[in-house]
Amino acid sequence: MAESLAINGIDDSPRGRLLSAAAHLFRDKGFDRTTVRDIAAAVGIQSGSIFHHFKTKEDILYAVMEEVIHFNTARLQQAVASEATAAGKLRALIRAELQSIVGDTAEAMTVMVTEWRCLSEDKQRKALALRSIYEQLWLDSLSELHQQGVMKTDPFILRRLLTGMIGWTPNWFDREGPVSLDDLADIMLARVIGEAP
Amino acid sequence: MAESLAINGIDDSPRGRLLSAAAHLFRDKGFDRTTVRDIAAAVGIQSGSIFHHFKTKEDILYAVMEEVIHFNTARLQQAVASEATAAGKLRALIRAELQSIVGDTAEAMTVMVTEWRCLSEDKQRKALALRSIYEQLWLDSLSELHQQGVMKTDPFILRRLLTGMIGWTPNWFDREGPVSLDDLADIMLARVIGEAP
DNA sequence: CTTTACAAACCAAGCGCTTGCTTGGTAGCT
DNA sequence: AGCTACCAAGCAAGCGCTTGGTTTGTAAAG
Repeated sequence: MAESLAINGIDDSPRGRLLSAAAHLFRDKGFDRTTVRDIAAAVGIQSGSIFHHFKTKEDILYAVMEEVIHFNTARLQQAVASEATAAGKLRALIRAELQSIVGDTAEAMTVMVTEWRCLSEDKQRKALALRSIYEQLWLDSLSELHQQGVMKTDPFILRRLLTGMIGWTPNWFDREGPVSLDDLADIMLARVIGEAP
Repeated sequence: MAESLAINGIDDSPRGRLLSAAAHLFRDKGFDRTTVRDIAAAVGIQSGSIFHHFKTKEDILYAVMEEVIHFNTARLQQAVASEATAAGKLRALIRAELQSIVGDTAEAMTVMVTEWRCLSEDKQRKALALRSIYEQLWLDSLSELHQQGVMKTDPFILRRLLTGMIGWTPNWFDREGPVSLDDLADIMLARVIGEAP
């Protein structure tokens, strides 16, 4: 039944449907508690048939992460490119990452954060390399603001604080609630550039 | 084998040694990937002997969390009681929680954050009830600051942001690095009361 | 000082079940 | 003919946990 697709860039091929179902289940129950039989049942095939599309169960997890990294790196690059000022860029970054993590790619993003250690060290390194572009976009923006004297705190530390704030959001934020995603982005932005505490 | 005790309040009884070893392993490999045979081997007994001390493997996880909640609730109460002003109390709270999560009870605290969903719903409710006192201390402090007009943002939201910031710290903070824990606490405090961004 | 009693702590062995994954074969589309 | 997508069946390994019995520490009774 797979509700709406967990990752935007994914089509409705057998592989795509498997990835969506897997992302959904991984977020709900965690990687270890999700069996290949669960995933197979979610798309209506036999458990053994999964291994026609993926070599191992871990490969499915990696594929989910790979897709979401690519998709969201593109989104982040677009966000940065669409703004002129450093503060504008940072706000766009925060909005984009919030959108990723509580919006359209929420399931896959959450999986990447919470199931990271279920990857073998080898695949962790590969995924980390993919993420480096993503992180550089943040550091560039924050460094620019730092050089402009907007804030004194080390950009590296600020990125970590933002990662924590944003990454925790799925655990409490209610999209139907009184605070919009853009409101929340502004609240977080103020934690960095210090307007209206 | 069991290096320094993961939880301060724990003695060196068989039960205490099991809890320390379990906390260590749960943080390293996660609850699901840690077998009862792993835990048993870490304290030098047979796997079956564990069930003389705990009814189920899940009970071990719950016991770890229960201990760390009790210990740190006491620490938080002490932190609040030792300060007079609202801002001082908040700083003491941040310091105390940072200390919990990267300091003496780091392993058990990390386990509580990352392995929460491995608890049955029943035990989740029980643990949540234990945590309510803990959370109320935060909300009291933040609400007082809010009423004093120190910041405009909703105290509830601010607590969530702080939870995220603090909870993510173990993933990057280096105790041997140039920034001390108290430095970091001040940086985080400034995100709330808005001094020197 | 020895004996008896008893509970806490532990061992050796293994049961029943679930797991990721394999195998050999089939249906359907191009 | 050949490829993709799948099924039916099951294997080997690992899992949490049980069982029945043995050791160890302690302390009162003789």
